Amino acid sequence: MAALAHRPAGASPRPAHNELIAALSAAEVAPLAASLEPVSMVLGQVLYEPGCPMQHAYFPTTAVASLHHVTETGASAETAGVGREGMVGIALFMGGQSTSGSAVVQSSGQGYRLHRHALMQAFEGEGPLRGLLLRYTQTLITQIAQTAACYRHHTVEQQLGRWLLATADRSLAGELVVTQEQVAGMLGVRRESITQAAGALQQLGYIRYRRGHISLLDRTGLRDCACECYGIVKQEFERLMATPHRR
Amino acid sequence: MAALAHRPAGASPRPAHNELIAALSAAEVAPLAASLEPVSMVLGQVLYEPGCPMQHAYFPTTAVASLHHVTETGASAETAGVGREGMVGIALFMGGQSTSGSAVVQSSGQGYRLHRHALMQAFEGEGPLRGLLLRYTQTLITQIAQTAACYRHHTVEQQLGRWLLATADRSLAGELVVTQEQVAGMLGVRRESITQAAGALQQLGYIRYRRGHISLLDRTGLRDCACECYGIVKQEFERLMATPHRR
DNA sequence: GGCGGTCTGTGCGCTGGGCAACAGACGCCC
DNA sequence: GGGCGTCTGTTGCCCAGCGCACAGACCGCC
Repeated sequence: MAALAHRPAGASPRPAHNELIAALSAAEVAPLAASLEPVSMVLGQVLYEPGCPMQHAYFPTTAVASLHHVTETGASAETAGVGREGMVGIALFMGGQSTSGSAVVQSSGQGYRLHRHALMQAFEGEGPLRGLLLRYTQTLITQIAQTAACYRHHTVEQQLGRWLLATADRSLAGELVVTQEQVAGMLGVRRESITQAAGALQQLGYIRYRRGHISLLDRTGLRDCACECYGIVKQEFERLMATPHRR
Repeated sequence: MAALAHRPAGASPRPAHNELIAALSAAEVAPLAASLEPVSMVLGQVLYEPGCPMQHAYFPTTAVASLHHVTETGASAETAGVGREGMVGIALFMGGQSTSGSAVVQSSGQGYRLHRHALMQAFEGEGPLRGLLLRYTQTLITQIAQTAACYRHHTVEQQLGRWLLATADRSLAGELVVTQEQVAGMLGVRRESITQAAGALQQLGYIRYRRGHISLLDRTGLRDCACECYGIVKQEFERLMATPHRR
């Protein structure tokens, strides 16, 4: 993880900084390049809403987004996170055009967006793009399903550990910029529960935080506190997206 | 729902009794027909295990299967159910060959299985099969994500209502054959919690049960007790799999 | 018809996390 | 450098659901 923090955070990202796009050969990217619009993605921005046909897919580079489901009573829960390793908008090529959940930017940053027509054209064509996107979709399914089991059986402290590790992996910076309130919204728990869990992790020396900034100090310790869900999702991601498939 | 119960439960099922297969035209089914093996699926049978490459996809007709995730401590939770409206084994065409969860038969019955080679050949070919399977996969994602939110925010009683309604939809019989212990395993809660919730629903006159048999007496009442998750998943299923797409 | 295994009902204490209200602390901005 | 808004810490109370233990009931089988 240290390696990631070494990248110049200020440099303007290129499409290659999204790993899905980076996994394509130059020949494959060429027809898409003209359609890939760089966009700023700002905290709280809604990328799509339940039931609304989406027009673009998003490929974050430095931003991080979050797939959410909201209940009738207004309670919400993250079902998956998306950073530069993935994309937002799989419903476009899965055929639904919309979903019953929503996608929100969780951490401001940059990314690219691609109009659904361009995406579909690429998806329908020959070449490795379709397989790549479908394998990515499977990683997302794994993440969502594991999150379901996690919500059922694990404590808030374990879930916080998992979420911090997963989110830090998606973030280039060594420090996460989120308030405890925001984290609580992601995990679907009260802010106070996060205060308590984060306090415990800080006591142990695994993290340090101050007013909206969380640093991971000891990832190994954190993995011990976190549930196995983090490792399972990560390992499955690596299996599915590993180099042999790439271009 | 009543209409479903009118079908002769004893009649031997044909592939058409699986709705995914039924949605294909005769011309499309023809090349598959030879590869579709009728199989008995018995309670508790494991269709695939975590990490093990699967050889067949299953298309239940009268059986019902359940996708599960098990935690390190042995606790488990259903993430989705599959009956004659769907299939087990999407990882085959999604490219992973295996998943981090498992699939278990929840209710004995009949179904068809299809070797992965035949499935892949059909999936890679032209025609509406690919779109159909991808849309089905999106319904599955919806179901899993909604289940995650449900596990986070809804009471056992609400979840039991949802599960009963969803499972009854998948079952031809008017009565579910499951013990409270099994239901508890599905929802990832204690058996006693199910006893209590089921008792409440019976008090209200919405269900009736005796030693491993549960009848739904009042679906409307049940929907009021259940959380919105049932309706959301069902509606999204109908949107994605509705006739306009079909052959 | 009796036996035994499985399934269901119930009671008790415990705890994690929900809801509410408020106090203190940090940091940014004027 | 003072002020205010946001973020974090803390306390008290309540309840859903867990773990455990055991009693009763149903059903199939011999």
